[in-house]
Amino acid sequence: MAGNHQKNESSKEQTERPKRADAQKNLVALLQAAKEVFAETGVDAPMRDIARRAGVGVGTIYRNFPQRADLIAAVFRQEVDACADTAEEFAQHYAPAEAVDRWMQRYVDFLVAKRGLASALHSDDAAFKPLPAYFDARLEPALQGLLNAATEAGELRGDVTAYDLLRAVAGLCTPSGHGDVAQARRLVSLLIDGLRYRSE
Amino acid sequence: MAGNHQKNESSKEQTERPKRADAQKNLVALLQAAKEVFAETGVDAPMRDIARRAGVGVGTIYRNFPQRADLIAAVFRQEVDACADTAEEFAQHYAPAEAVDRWMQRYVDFLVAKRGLASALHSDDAAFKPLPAYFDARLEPALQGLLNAATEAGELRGDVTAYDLLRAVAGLCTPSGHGDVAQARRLVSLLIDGLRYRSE
DNA sequence: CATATATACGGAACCTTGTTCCACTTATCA
DNA sequence: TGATAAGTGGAACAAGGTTCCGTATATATG
Repeated sequence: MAGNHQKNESSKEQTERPKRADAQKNLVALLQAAKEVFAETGVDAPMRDIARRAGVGVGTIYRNFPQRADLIAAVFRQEVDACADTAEEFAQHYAPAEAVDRWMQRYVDFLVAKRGLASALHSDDAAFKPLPAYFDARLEPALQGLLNAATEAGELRGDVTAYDLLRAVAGLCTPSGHGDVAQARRLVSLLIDGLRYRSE
Repeated sequence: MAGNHQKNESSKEQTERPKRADAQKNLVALLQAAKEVFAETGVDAPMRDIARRAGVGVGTIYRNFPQRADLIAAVFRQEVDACADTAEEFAQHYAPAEAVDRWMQRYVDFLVAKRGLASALHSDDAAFKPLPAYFDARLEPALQGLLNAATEAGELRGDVTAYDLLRAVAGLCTPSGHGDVAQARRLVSLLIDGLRYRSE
């Protein structure tokens, strides 16, 4: 009778196996705390610090994320999601071209914040392998939607793909490395501006 | 025989007292042990393991290398030296073109072995900053000497520089990443073979 | 509501590793 | 052959990772 079904789902649905409400709340608090601590202290921050900030015990971390890399990967995914979701929000609140502009700046913020994780991501830990694919799968459609809207509204040229833009901006942000966000912002602004139709 | 470039620090030989013989011996044993342990366990291996293998106490490590990065850098330099010194040896034992061929294979071995250190090298630790320059300064002249000899002997084309070759082969080895040495070797062989004058 | 039980929790305890420190040893010199 | 300063080993301490289990509680059931 002790059928211990380890039906662990970490992707999107909790329909199969109702998770205890408090456990779910702790998981959310944990990811939020980890995100903050990683941003402040780096991904090597002590587990205890993360646990304390989330108001849980270290055991709770290890139950949800057996390896540190699992926690890092989860935080990364969460931030990718947050960035992608912003696209929809901007689409509803701004004119198409401005939505693109704002989203690209948001994307720059993401890239700069992610730089701390970059070296960790380049390790060969198995938990990190699917992350680049996830990155593309979430961000590319998000931006492509904004681009399509702006193109159909006649506000932007239509001859550049979301994929190319993502790569280009990532390239602009990564190598400068000096943490100079302002510099990156300026370059990206130039780039986006170049996409606009000139009203002349 | 490999030239011992670390015998005396040439820059401070008149100001500093000569180093105690046993200290020098310990330093050599330490570097050898670190090289072995890094190769077996990775650069994160416990200091105690390295100390035990070298037959010294951990204190001796910290006296010579205050930071772990210092020890890693020293091992790296030692391996660069070993690779560079091989050039002279091959030049004395083989025909010019074959010396080039053999050295390039030796260089492939070095690159593959170094892959474990690659992620560490890409950290922003100050101890690693001068390493790329050292890499070029040692390896480029070594290969250039072999190339010049082969060119003057009429065995190789003379229109490729040592620098270009080093970069090209490093590029061949790094991205494949699958640890497939045989694949890398085959590519490099093709490359070197292309440099030969066809006896036709 | 009361009770049963699987689930989840916290954090003390334990283990591994980094780093410091100093009493002791020894190479070198006069 | 001392005298002495350089060098040594490893115990001791610090800090973080990971495990384990008694306790607490959300949820299902009567």
